[in-house]
Amino acid sequence: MKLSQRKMIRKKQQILFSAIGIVNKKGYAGATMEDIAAELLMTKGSLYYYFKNKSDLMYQCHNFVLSQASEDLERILNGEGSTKEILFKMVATHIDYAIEEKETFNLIMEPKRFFNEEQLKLVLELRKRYEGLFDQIISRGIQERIFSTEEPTIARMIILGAMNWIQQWYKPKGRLSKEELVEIYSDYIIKILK
Amino acid sequence: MKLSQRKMIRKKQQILFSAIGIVNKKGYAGATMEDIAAELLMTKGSLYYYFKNKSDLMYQCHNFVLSQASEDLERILNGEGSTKEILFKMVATHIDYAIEEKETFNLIMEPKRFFNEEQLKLVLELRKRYEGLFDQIISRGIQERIFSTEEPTIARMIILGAMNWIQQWYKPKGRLSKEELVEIYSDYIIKILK
Amino acid sequence: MKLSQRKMIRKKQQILFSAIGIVNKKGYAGATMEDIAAELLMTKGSLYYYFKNKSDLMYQCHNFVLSQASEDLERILNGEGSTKEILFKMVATHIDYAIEEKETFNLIMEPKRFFNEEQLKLVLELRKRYEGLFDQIISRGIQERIFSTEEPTIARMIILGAMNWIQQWYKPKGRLSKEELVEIYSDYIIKILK
Amino acid sequence: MKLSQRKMIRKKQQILFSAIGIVNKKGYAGATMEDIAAELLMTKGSLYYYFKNKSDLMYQCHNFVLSQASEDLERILNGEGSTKEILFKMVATHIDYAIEEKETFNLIMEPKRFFNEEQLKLVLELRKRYEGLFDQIISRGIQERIFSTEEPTIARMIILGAMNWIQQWYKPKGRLSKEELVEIYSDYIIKILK
DNA sequence: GATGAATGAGCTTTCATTCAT
DNA sequence: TATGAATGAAAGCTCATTCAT
Repeated sequence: MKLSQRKMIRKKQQILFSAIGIVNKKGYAGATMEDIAAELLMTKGSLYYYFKNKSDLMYQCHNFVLSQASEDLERILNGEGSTKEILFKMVATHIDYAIEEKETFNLIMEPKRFFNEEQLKLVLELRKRYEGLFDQIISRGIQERIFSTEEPTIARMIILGAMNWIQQWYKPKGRLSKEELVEIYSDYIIKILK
Repeated sequence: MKLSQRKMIRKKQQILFSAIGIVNKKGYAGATMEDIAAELLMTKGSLYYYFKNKSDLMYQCHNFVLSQASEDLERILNGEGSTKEILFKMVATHIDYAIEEKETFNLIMEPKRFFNEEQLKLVLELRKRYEGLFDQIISRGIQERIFSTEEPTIARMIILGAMNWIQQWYKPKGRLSKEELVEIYSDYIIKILK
Repeated sequence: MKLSQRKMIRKKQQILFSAIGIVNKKGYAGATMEDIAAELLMTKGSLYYYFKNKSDLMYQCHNFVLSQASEDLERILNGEGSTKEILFKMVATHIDYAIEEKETFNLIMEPKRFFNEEQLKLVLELRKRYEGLFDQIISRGIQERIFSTEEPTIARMIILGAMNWIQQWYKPKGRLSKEELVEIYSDYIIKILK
Repeated sequence: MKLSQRKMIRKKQQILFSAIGIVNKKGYAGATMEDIAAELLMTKGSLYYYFKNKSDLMYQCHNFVLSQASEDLERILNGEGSTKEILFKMVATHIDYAIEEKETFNLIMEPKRFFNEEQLKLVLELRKRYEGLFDQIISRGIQERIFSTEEPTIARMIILGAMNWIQQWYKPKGRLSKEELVEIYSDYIIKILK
């Protein structure tokens, strides 16, 4: 790979990071190309050298965060530890993303409103992959007779919903630290799966 | 109250209903004053006779739906039935609102982005009141020794999160009917509180 | 028809006239919404109250001029006079439009570049109708044995091309007045059709 | 001339050819520097090493094609054959350019819009030279008493206009081949000059 | 010579908001 | 009360042009 290509990629990532930050603050619609460029001391126009249009940039933001989270989970899933321990780690990771990457990670927003058909297809695939990782650990638990749940898919949805909801009320300086939170959530999640 | 005032109120409500419909379809940002007016065969300009600005209208939409939901829950809470039966009814009601009034009811969106300080204060109060109703039934269950949960507030958040999440994946023509869904969710919720 | 509608139509026409003027000076691509609005002491934004977008406005400009020219020709065609006299009048009218309404009337520009499919269909129909009027007078002449031309369609194209070309070199203060020009052109056109 | 200069010239011509191709497809305004560079696997920036700016490049495109056409006509004019035969050949050549080099050759567009004063002067001179070639053959015909036309300049304009117009309707797969077309046109042109 | 990268002016378009009538 | 009309700020996007390397 040529130097220039590497530079290109690095710059793209810089922009992505900047954009992710802005989007997490202002949401997809609220983030303007100007905002994003300004943080990097660039001009609007320059962004278009790296990304086809806003939709493309937004898509890649979501993509990036979600892919990264998926990789993290996969690493955990394929790593050491008992099923329960792995589930704990996955919960911790998910909650972390949900809190720290709020909007970009946001699995809540309606993607149809922001993405075009092609992008949408990939986004939905990515999400499926991500959710599938939770399905895997759940079914592993069922096989090991640790969990016994009749509707594993619904259970997973309940669990994800519960975790995503945290970003609505979580405040860094609240009564509970993130670690305590994860602890408590994990316990409840085990209850759901029992 | 004078006739003209009553007329005013009725008209306001008409607009509110129209707006709620539009917002549920297009989201807060996506709904334009034009859209809302068009559905009532009015003109944009007229809306400003009834509402100070878009923010005000949006606020009142959210307000209206949330208040109504609160009233519904209060009626259930103060009505007949065992604690479990009441919880079931509350769950059914909440899920119904979450599905049918999607965006307007949406407790997900960040209110800071749309509402000004004054509005925000009231919105947050309203939400507190709403959440409080779930807290009440939970604590009633604890007193009756039906539920035993160490972190009732967190439990409530988990429950609400799980329920709100439904709107992300629920499709009217899916495998499960709304009634079956409520049934399953209720069972899981009991598990959480046990 | 209501007063407001009539006002709307009148304003639309005002804008159309202004736009036609600008387009005739700067061409379709060169005319900006700002230019057009400025001439009427309006703002860009206001134009969008009357026309969906620039393409729509441009289309209606071309449409308007071409329709008017067609009507003029039809009136002449259905009016009094010998075939030759009518042809003379038609030539005079066409040349007048070609010179005075240059760009807007322009049958030269490639419409595919400016108009969308739907508009294009109508534009091409309109043009066909316009050209058809010349075909009619030619075939009338052939029936009357005044003209004898083996390829009447090609003859018509030659005639139209010759006339449209005038706008490339005509200058109001040139050696020949518009009237003299028409005279000379008519004679040559007769030669072509003989 | 140094090697580097010759290289320069060759490269310039390559760009010119590429540009001519693009312009013939998209028109003067529609052709972007990017488009032109892309076809040569160059970058936008590089074009500026060879041409001062877009206007300059466009000018040289037009220039090049027109000069070439002029040379072709001059060769014909100074070559063998009767006046009529020469005229036929000139007509064939012109029609060929008009069809194949459409936009670049296009004498239709208003040069004032694209070219600066200096360029304009040269363009107009070039055109004059080109038109003059037709004037020459016409006046030769008049001297030979083959043609008899009172307004030879106007006749020439009519003839050129008629020929340029072909590009508006000509389709390679139409009823008539280019050769048949030339035949028919030549006959009509003789009529005009008689 | 060539390029990658950046710029900035200029364009179209949207939309909440205002206000005379 | 209601509306038609206008406004202006702000957004997304394009592209000729520049320039350090």
